[in-house]
Amino acid sequence: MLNQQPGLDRMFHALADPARRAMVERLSSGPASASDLARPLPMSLPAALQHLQVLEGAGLVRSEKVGRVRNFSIEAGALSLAEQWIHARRTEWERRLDRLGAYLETLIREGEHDAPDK
Amino acid sequence: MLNQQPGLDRMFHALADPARRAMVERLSSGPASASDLARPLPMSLPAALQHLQVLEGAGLVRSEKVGRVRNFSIEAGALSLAEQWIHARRTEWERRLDRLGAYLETLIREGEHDAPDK
DNA sequence: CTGTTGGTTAAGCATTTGCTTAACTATAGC
DNA sequence: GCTATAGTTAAGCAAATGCTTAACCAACAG
Repeated sequence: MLNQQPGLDRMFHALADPARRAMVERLSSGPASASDLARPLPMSLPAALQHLQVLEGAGLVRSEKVGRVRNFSIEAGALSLAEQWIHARRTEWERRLDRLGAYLETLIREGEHDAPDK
Repeated sequence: MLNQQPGLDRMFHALADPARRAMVERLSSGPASASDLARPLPMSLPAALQHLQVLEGAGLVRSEKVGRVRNFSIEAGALSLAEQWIHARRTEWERRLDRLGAYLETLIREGEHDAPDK
């Protein structure tokens, strides 16, 4: 089995790093150049560029070079895959807990009028 | 800056591996023992245990030992952190795109009755 | 008590990450 | 054309990952 989804792999891996998340947060409020994104981070520019490559490889971010500066922007809707996966898990286990709750309730009801005393 | 959140780090990192996601998927539909979880995976039991440790370290999963078997179950609501982060990003950039759209629209409207011809 | 099952611990190893520095290319401004 | 700026490429390195096998411990079953 093992739901093979390289998309989710790369997506979650990309989001697992605080520097990369910071970049995504920054880009959520508008496009920015490579050095704009690198400046606030405590690392060299090549390092920041590597992070951006990871984000782009995960499809979270798009980049376009204009003149000598490379501008990055959010790939709108890219996170929906991750969002869907998480949401699926949540609903799945919530429904399970609901069923469990209902079951326990029937046990209690039955106990109310047909209980063997402890 | 760099929104330091080890919780998100570990959470996303835990979800970045297909074997670990498979385990979470399996646990979403009910508790299971260590070997139950390891069996479908193409790896040794110690390897699977290491994955489970990662999941537990990320707070996604809880385990309790009864007799000689260790039972794992989903930590309900653990994913909400990740869900919140993703949702925040989505709404942020959607609002931005809305504003951008509105701005472009005003440009068009202005153009309609006050256009310098091309 | 003895064997089998379920799990744990430890050591070792190949690969991947996340950074660095240094050298280089390409554009923009004067 | 010179020079400063923005980015790219490459080499190198320490640490973290993801596995393996082997040895071990604990509990239940006969």
